[in-house]
Amino acid sequence: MDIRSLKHFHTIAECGQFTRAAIQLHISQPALSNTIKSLEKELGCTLFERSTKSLKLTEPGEILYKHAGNVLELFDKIYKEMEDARNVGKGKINLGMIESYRYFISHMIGIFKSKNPAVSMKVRELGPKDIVKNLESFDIHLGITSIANDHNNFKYIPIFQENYVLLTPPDHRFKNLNSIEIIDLKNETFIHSLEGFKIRETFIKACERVGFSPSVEFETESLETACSLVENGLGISVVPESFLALNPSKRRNVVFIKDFASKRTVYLVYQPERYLPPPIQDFIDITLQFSNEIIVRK
Amino acid sequence: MDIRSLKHFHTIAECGQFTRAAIQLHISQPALSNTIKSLEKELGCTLFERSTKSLKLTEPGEILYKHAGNVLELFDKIYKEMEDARNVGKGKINLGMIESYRYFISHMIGIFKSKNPAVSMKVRELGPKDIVKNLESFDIHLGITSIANDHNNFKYIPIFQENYVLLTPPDHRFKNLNSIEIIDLKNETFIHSLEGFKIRETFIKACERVGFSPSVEFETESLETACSLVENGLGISVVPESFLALNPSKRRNVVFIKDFASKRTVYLVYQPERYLPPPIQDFIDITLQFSNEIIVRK
DNA sequence: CTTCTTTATAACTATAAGTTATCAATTCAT
DNA sequence: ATGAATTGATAACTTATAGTTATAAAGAAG
Repeated sequence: MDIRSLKHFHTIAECGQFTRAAIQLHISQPALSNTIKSLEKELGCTLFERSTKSLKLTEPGEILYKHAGNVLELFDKIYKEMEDARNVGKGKINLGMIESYRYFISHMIGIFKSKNPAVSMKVRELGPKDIVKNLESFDIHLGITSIANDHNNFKYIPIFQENYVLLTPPDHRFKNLNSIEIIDLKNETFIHSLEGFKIRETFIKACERVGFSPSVEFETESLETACSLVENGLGISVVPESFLALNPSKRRNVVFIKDFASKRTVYLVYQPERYLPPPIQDFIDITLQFSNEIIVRK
Repeated sequence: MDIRSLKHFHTIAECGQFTRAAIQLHISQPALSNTIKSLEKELGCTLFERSTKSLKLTEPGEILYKHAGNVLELFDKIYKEMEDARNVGKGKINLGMIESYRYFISHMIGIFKSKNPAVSMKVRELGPKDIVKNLESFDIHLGITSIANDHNNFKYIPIFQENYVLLTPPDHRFKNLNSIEIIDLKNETFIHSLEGFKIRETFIKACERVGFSPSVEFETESLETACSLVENGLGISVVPESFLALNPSKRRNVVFIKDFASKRTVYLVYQPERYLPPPIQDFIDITLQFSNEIIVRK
């Protein structure tokens, strides 16, 4: 039993067919027959119940399939770590962040690059769930997110905290106000972004506490879209304060909500079990050191 | 990179030498040189800093070594699970138990065997720590222990609870008493078994609470040895009640300790992630069903 | 009953994993 | 210092195996 056999076996199980699996693996079909035959001989049990018109896993096959998946994933991770190990000093940092920190991160990269010119960075914009998924599969080294999850054993480093503010169109009835209370928002139409599902929950609860359910008319993928919907008078939205500083525009009003104290914490997150080459530790340090300063700049 | 390479690499790292590793792997030394050479070529980095008189892992080598160990362990587990899968209905159950349940378990096996005559059982006597270790490495399917640990994700099923009693030599000053209090044990000499380290701790604390530290003169491996030391007048000991029923002897007295309420819980323990063939589930059921009855028989 | 699809078998080839023999470099003892 | 001993690398060769193509066998579908 080696990885090659497991890969073959796994592919057949996924394809439900020898022929198709052979094509996918870029080998001939008899080669696959052989692999499985010898695997079955080695393990002393049949793995597939096969006929010319149907193929399904036996009980032992089912067990091996589960393990094979784990092994293949593990090997994937090993290759990724070894790539990092090979490229010490000149490698690539993969970073995933929630979209609203696009501007924040470009500053970080500037500072980082001047210190580590040989290291390149690949920054991807991902939703909070994808950040978790990509960290788990070793596809990104670092994430920037506002949702800390205890269920995995990631390490979350809080970078900064910020308030939420209310964003309204230029001609909105709040235009001359600096601050309002939650109850004033009754009968308003809301726009929320999927990304900000954390604020969404807490905000709805806060509304319910003062006696109404906010009507959410629009759901957008990104904060930017939410913002542009607001600017076009389609509703109002609650957004993190830093987002405004990083996306200047005059076509909107910003109002503080006095009795909504909820804050958003932004974290740098990574997998501590994974080998992280020195530049990444560097990046973590820089992030910690400059994060506040940058946000304050608004 | 296949398991063969990883196995070779791992063995060299453990031996600190190509030559010795080659002997251990039953292959020639040049074969090993080749494996490592091609592995290094594949990964694009050197794994060992080698000279004729010293060998040590490089940084990437160190990372790969850690992973290789995990992979090899994982493969070991897969082989063990596949063996179980192959032998459904006629396989072997490996069980580890703390020694004091020897008699208890022999009854369980009798009942189990009459229902599953084709399944053989291998029962090993292990300390509580070894039970954990062997469960982790898939070397035993089931354990019987009195120490439940939250740190791993094993499943512990409480089988029964029992009191601890005081065991004294036949001619001891307590011989005409049915029960005593902890304070009466001041100035006595104690014998403890290593296995029962749970009772040991709680008992010493109970003594300290009433104002003295018990003097422990003997430490034994097994409860049986502790018992025979007691019978020979070398001290007194605190043992689980069931142990007496299962080891009849007239050369000792049994005394209850009125103000020592600590009970011992005995658990059946297993790894829920592991594939457990039907006979093992059967064994679990039987254990649950008959455990109390058997202990009551004393 | 023929045709199509799918897996298994047979015969062969190329690759790579192992072998032995030998070399080169370094340590160690005298 | 120098020869013996130890250790890893290299070369040439062998063997095992993972792949190939061609084809057979079995079952489903028209």
